Amino acid sequence: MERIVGAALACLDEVGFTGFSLRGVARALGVFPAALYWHVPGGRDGLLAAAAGEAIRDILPSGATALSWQDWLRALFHNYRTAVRAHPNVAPVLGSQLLSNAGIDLDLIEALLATLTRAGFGGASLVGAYNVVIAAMVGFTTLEFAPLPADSTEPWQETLRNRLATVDPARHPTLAAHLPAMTNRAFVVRWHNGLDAPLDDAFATYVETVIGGLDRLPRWG
Amino acid sequence: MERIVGAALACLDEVGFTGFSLRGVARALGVFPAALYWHVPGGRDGLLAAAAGEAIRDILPSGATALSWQDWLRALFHNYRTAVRAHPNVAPVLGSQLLSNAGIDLDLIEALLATLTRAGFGGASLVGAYNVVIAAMVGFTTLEFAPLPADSTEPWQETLRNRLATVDPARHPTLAAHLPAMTNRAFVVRWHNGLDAPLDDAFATYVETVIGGLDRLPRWG
DNA sequence: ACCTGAACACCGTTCAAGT
DNA sequence: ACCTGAACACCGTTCAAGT
Repeated sequence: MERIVGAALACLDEVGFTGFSLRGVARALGVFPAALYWHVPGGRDGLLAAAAGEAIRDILPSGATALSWQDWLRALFHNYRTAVRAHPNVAPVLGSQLLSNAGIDLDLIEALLATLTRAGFGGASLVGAYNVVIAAMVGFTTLEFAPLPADSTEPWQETLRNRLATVDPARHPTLAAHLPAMTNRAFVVRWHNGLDAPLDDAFATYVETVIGGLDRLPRWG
Repeated sequence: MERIVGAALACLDEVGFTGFSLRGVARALGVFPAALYWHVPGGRDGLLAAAAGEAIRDILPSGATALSWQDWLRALFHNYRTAVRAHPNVAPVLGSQLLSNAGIDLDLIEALLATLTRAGFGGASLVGAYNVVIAAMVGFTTLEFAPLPADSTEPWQETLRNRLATVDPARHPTLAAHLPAMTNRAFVVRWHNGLDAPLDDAFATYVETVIGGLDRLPRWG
């Protein structure tokens, strides 16, 4: 059963989210597709969730109370992104399948809540801060590693390229001015994903924004 | 061709992201599957991206310069979430398909960049702030409306329920204390998605966190 | 230009049957 | 308990052929 999840993660790495199939995993294990149903609850969705959970175990920052709450959050964000980058095709699973929730570690939740309590949050403000951190942690990376359509080197890339090359400086002056700095370095105006064009600087800014914003938030409870 | 995108969005609303099929759209239009390839570039992925783009047109806040940059961003976040909630199944498409980028309006990008410039950002700091806003805007809602496995009323709900009911207060004291307030009101510890259990308060906190964090960010350029 | 009709190589899931 | 083997109702995409 652990072997199945490992094979599923390997398949996901190889063929991507769209290409992933329960039959493919069975093939990789040299077994009949129906055999997997005996071990894995939830069929295809369950298997994907398990593989995604496997990819992000061990993202809990170590040396808990030695760090300020800000540094602890920085470590958490960093660990999450590093884990996803090692298996980028889990990004769509973690971001857009509610079931993948079931795979997240209770120890991680406890540590996050404890850290936010240490930061002064309590009661409803603690729940609010918790949701902010989870959404922020998962959100950026999901977008950054969003998969391209299966067959790359596709005409849509050329279409986007042309649309950006012919931006009208009269109608879109700010965009036109910053497009050279943004192309494939910013969301929307890119045709590479985080594997070929990592958004390291943007991620760093994002993390500081969220932590700074949390610091400013009213606390009560 | 506009009729095709409309039918695709209607199909998506009805059968969900997993259930969505090009053949289903063709069926709804009373046409053979292959006929769609004549009108829609990019096959299934292209059609999904077009449907998602259709769902989020008109999220541009009106009365641009009458609003402070903070209020403009509040309006943008709010409009985006409202648009997605009207067609919740586009959430996974917008969040985890790079191609859906191609559908986003250049006018929106221009307005966002102009607003951030108004806030004092320039050069690399402008690109950073831009990426923060896009990731934050898309991220939360993608998670909030992440779809459940096709067949609901499933055993995984019971599994999660039990795992949370048997949380050990010795090992997870903070979680145990706040679980009643968090269940189905916070990420990870929920088995409903944003349709049945909207995270309104969490979203409001999230928006204020991001705006407050941006306000604190160094500006240059 | 636009659609049909058929074909190809796949899917997830169920279920009786084997061992 | 665990897996096979076959079956069912689907997929996306391609391509010649029609009009």
